[in-house]
Amino acid sequence: MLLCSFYDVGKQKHTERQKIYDKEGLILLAKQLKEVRAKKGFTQEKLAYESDITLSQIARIETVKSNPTVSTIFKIARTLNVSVSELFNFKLGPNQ
Amino acid sequence: MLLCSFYDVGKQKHTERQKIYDKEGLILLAKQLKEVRAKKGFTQEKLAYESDITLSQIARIETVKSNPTVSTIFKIARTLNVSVSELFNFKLGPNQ
DNA sequence: AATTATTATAGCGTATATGCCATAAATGTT
DNA sequence: AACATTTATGGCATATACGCTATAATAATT
Repeated sequence: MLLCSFYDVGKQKHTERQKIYDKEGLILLAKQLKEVRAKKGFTQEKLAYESDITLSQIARIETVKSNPTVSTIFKIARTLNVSVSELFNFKLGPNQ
Repeated sequence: MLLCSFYDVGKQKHTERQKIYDKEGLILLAKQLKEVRAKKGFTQEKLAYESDITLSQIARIETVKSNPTVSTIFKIARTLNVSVSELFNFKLGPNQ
């Protein structure tokens, strides 16, 4: 697969990076999306089609294989007819 | 500049894409971030430094030149000590 | 007005998000 | 158990996010 490297390799500038992705947040987002989608009675495919996103991408998000852009989340929120906040309705830990 | 093409060129599969970005949502996010950041007394640089994001990227987000990933938003929310929902505390129109 | 601090712009390189297509795995249904 | 539906995985191509560096443009201070 493509997304195998969740950890940073190179040295960065102003501070030491731990992770490229924010695994914690992405897991919570995946969980929340799965839940809201189910509650609204959407299959991944229906959500993908109506949001103009691919099924692969929806699956990647729900299986934490991708770090989606906010515009992807916006599309999903519109289709599910929920606020964007609703999809981010969880609490992050102070640091990852 | 890099981000000149806000409109899709190619033909897609299951439906016709209008925009690659969701300009409306990105404008609202930019506004909200600017506001929360100011209220919390952060300069772009301080926010960038403490979030381990570059100043360029913060500026791009606030000037709607970039469609950030959710993990970037997570980092920002942690630094500003606000919920992610707080940064998305606005209402999107039904469609773009 | 001159200096300083802050924000914005620019270009380049690398990593990755996402589309597309196919297939496999899992789950539900009869 | 066969079949259908749904979800997950895989690879490849293209667009773009983001880091890095430098500089320009604005805004704030003195």
